[in-house]
Amino acid sequence: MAADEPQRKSPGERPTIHDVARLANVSPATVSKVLRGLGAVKAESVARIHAAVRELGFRVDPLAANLRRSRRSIIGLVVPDFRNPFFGSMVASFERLAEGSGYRLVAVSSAENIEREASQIEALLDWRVAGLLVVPTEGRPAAETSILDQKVATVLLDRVPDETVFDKVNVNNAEASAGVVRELVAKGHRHILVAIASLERTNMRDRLAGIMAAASEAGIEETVEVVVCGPDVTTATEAIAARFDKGRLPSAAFALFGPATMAILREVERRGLVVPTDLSVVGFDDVEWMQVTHPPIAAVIQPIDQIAQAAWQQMMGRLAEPSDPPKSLIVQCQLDFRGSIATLQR
Amino acid sequence: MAADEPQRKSPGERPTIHDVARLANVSPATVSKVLRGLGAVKAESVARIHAAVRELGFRVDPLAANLRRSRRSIIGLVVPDFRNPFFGSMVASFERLAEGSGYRLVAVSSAENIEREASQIEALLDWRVAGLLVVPTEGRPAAETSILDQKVATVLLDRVPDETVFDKVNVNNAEASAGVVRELVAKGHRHILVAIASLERTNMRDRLAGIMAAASEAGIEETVEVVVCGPDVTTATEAIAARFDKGRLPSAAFALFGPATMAILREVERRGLVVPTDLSVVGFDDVEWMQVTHPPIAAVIQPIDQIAQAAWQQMMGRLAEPSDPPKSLIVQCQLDFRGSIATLQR
DNA sequence: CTGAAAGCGCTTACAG
DNA sequence: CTGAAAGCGCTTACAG
Repeated sequence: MAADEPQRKSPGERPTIHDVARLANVSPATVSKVLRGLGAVKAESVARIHAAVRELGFRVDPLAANLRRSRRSIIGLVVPDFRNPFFGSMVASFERLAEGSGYRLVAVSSAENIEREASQIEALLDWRVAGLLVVPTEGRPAAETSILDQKVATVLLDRVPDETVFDKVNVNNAEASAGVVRELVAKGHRHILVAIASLERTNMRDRLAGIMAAASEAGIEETVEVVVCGPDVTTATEAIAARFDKGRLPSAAFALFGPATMAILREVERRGLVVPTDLSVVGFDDVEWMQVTHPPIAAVIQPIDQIAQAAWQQMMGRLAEPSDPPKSLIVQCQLDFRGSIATLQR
Repeated sequence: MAADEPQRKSPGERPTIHDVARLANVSPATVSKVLRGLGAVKAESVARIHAAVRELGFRVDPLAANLRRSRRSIIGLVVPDFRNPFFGSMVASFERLAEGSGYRLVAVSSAENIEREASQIEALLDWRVAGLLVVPTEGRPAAETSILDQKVATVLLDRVPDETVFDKVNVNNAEASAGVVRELVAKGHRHILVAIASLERTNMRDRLAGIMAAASEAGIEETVEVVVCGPDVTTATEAIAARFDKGRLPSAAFALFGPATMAILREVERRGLVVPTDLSVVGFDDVEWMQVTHPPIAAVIQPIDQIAQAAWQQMMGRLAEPSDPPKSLIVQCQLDFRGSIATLQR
């Protein structure tokens, strides 16, 4: 055989576009054109190229391809914690949305840590991501200046700061929370424990505002008691235990974030109390296990798929029209009042 | 100012190594050398380069850097489902391990679908990942030939096929499951419902083998009843409901994977039964919520952090010594017999 | 319809 | 100690 006879690469090496070109007897430029389906190319050449691609098992290297283009086809996603199934579901939703969109999702977590959030975002920017989907741990997204400098399309979700230049997706936090309080009041509850993560999180503030509004309607704003729980189950359990130790509990507890729901139930269990006889419980953020407990835990259901879809749509819009004014989308929650709410005797 | 005066890039464009070189009055090659901390470079140059890097806010583009190197610094991770907190925790563990290792983790999910697993792995290979961490949905990992052809370092975990040329990390499935059965027997249970995902999964088979071994010791192998549940909560709920409908339940149920634990509890709740009075429940895979239910659910605890650490260690070893024989690591589970197991009267 | 050349942002021999 | 040149795998004008 001639030394320049085209042949399969030795295993361990992938064929490049040059290998395909050589085998099909055209230039790499032509192969590239055919692969991206643009430009007019003679039918025979197209056929030869496809044959060569098949024979060599060629697949383009998307990272190398992106290098020459100005922008890369990666969308970065930053969530606070993979272990929380709420965010796990969010990642899954976005992954599905990315599929077939031409973009690839790269998901990272901030571990509820603002410095880590910053370094994760910077790392994603180093990759020249086309866009960034961010659930900020607290307040405005870390590395905001870098994002702005590099004009990277960005959509904020879940914990969205009041004032931001970015696109955002929220749920109707205040309204949904108010709905929970109205239900509790209707069932005779007048003393409500509210477990929040931190007042720095805007979604917590919004939820609390809704609670206070409904409480004030019912004239019980004096007996709404707020416990600040910190970011995770550990901190929340401490805070909740400390409150339980102080004696005389309210008749109902409303956990404004997933880990607090766990913390409350854990303390209830540890002290031999019973839901809802001793304490009614409602959680903001519905996850699967809340339906398999006895009784099932009443919840504000955030439709994660819809939230992700809204954010993805914002992202695609932003990528297409970088200079449009920032948009804000609000997704409606559902309330599911399961067996964990007692009806009190008057 | 002279036209060739170095100056900050306009926002929206990141400085390149050439910008740094120009500002520091050296060549890009020298900048590269300094950045990677190798080769002898005059102290003055080093200082000027560092100053330029700082002034321009330069950060290397890791993807471009990798292009010239033979291998890229990305480790791909494939899990079956992000929504399952067991895998969510696994992703979190690996992310932490990757940090500061020089490798970047890219996590994707197969959605319990073998074709999707294959396409996800192929996509990761397109990225020229340095290594692959895979929880195969079933049997051998999809795209095995491609992985082998491209000689990509690969570690299998959790659902590891019996025969594989890859490194693997397992837990002591049989032993741990046997331990559960012994405990149930000791507490007077002689009729046990075992909920498995699928006999195609080797970890299920191993767990079942351990169960049958312990059952046979106790002479109750006739009254171990196996229900095949499929991959997720939906399929599992159907299967479990069908079994419950058939009447007369065993005194205990052992769920061999997370979604089955949920399915069992959901059916128990739906039918107004009580754990452990009507049914004792044990789950393989411990996740956070299982400690906050009433009663808490007894579980085989897979130490996810240790599993991830073992797999990461295998990966680093494999990357360093590509031709070493495949290694197998086994991690020990803990058993936590919580309140969901009743002691039966004789 | 096609290909040679330059370029994306780096790194890697190599020559000096 | 330093830089010019070539190269990683692709794409993008541009000329023919």
